[in-house]
Amino acid sequence: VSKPGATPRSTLRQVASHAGVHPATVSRALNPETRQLVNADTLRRVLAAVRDLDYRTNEIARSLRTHRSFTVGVVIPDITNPLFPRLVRGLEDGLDAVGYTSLVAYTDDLPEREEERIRRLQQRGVDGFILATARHKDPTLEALAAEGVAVVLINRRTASDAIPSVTVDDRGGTRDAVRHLIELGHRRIAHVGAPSRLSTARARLEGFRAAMREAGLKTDAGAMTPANAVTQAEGQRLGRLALQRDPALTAIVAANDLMALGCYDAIAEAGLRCPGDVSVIGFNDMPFADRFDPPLTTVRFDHYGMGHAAAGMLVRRLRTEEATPSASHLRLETKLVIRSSTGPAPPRRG
Amino acid sequence: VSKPGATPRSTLRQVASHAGVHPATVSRALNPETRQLVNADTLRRVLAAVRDLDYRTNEIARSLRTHRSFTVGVVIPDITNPLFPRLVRGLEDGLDAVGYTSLVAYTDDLPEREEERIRRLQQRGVDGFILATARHKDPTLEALAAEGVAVVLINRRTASDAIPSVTVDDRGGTRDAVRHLIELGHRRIAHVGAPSRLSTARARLEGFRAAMREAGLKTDAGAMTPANAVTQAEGQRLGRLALQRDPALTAIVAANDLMALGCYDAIAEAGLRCPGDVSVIGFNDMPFADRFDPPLTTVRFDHYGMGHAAAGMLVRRLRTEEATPSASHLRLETKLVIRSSTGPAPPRRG
DNA sequence: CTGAAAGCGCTTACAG
DNA sequence: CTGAAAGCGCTTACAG
Repeated sequence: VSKPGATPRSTLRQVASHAGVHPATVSRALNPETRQLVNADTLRRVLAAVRDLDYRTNEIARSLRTHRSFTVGVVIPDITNPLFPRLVRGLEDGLDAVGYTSLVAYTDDLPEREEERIRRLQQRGVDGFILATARHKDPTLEALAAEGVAVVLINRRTASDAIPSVTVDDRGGTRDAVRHLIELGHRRIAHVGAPSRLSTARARLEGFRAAMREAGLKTDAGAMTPANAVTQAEGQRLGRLALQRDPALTAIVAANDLMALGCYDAIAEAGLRCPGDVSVIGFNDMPFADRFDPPLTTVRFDHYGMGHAAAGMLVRRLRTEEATPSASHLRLETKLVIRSSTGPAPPRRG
Repeated sequence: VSKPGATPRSTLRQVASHAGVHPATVSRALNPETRQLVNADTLRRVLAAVRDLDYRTNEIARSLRTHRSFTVGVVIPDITNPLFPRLVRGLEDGLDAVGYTSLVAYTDDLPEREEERIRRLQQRGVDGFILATARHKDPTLEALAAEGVAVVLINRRTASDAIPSVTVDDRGGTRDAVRHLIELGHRRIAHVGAPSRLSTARARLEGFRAAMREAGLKTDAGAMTPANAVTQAEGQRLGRLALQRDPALTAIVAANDLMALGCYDAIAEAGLRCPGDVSVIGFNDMPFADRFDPPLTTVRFDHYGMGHAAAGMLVRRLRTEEATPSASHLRLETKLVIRSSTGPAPPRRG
């Protein structure tokens, strides 16, 4: 912030001469950890000078000197995905409360973009990373963590459990969804899944299978073609496919809310109604899911809390001096929120 | 990124000795602007050394030296407000394309928080600001800009036109909304407005008044109590008030989509239906407004484009060496998107 | 075309 | 308790 016209900020050196002390003394006076080393009267003089000159530490200079920037890189697929605003807010509130600032980057789930973003954030000197872009097999992230860089994974995790993470009980949440459908009398249930490179997709599929198996129901493998992306369009495509494969289908469990919305479209397209003919359940409870037509039954978890927890985990890691503390994994609870996209299985179709 | 266990990054000095040249030469070789000063063979050697050592510039050090961080501060009320994800994405894509990184901060529309955030971003050495938090009277921002700091305002602007801005044609958009209602036969129309400290609220109210006046309609001042916040809850409170004041009301123009949603609730609460009894129009065309029940008629503008344009404007400002270039103001077009929350005025109520 | 020097604004052992 | 010195990793006039 010192362009041609900008008023130059005052420096520590200026504060020192204004207060009649050495710059080192000003530095000590201003750092809470060393403040008690300085004489009360000197401290007073320094503080007065700081006030007079409206001095504020140049964090760039401090970072260069201390090798700590109090900055963390946050890497997410896309802030436009309705899952992320709350999550990012939780993250930043958590970081902010302890003096960290976040630099956020978007990857659109493109691995090359991700690498490039991580590299750039490293050049900017971030102290660590929070990543929401993990793939099931992810050598890049494993390497990053192995290098000793502080990393915590969020929402998605890698196959190995070497990197700390905050995730959701994807398996349990989806199992609850299927059970609810079964209680409503549904027997022909399809899963509209996310790309299998994502841990969330795998766990949700597992939960689906487990619940079906436990009810003695067959899951048609063909009715579970995985998506190429977690989008509404893919949800529509897969929903359409599922409806074609099994015209007697009465319910769909989608891997997330966006895909559930796509299923709404596929159902309408087929001349059917939700929940009259086909029930739909999503995952995430994205903002305004209660305002959809029909209001969406979905698996809720605390997006904000997830971000907040990840921030806490990273900060703790940043503070411990251990080279490689053992990775902790936090798994958040889910809660099935029953709204109006699910209903009893229609007698003639079920 | 150099914690206890982290592999230390190589430095320019190391690259230099590896290549057998002076550090200054490496610096010149790596900077596109000075690269042509270095001998082709030397350049090759430097590049090889960079590759061998996996060298990457330490941006912190560079920033300290050059007084440019290629970083910009983005200050918004709350990323959780559905208007912002796309806007921020446009902003960051625009900035990113020209090598800038953004640091984003949230203020929750709290002035003290805003000042504190701006200060912190300044300490982090941002080259300029993009601010979505302007108030109609905003001495803080005026002062910031007057100091010579590069600032561009987005979505909202201040009373003076001293600070460059990218906004929407709030007035015209709202006028179009009212006209549409009038064409549908509505005569008793209320405005559910946002807080008057916001330029958007003022311009939208103006547009409302202008369209009513031009149709020879009276606007009941009492039916336009301004809100304390731009939230769904405030929309509901004000919608309820409007309905109580004029039980014969047949339409509401809300200052934004969130408030329109609140009006849906107020209407339902009163035992009325939308659009059967009361039509509602929002502003913004937030994501999923088309999936609401009923799908919301609203005034659309290009959120992403707004962010992108603001990024371009700031970067241009950062590149010109003028101390105070004249402030440009870009005003984006709006488009009324007619969906199902508006219908003909009901005969008995109209 | 390249090197040597100075310095951006801080912090932190090291003396005293 | 305070000062003087060195240095974090770069860039950029200034010489040559």
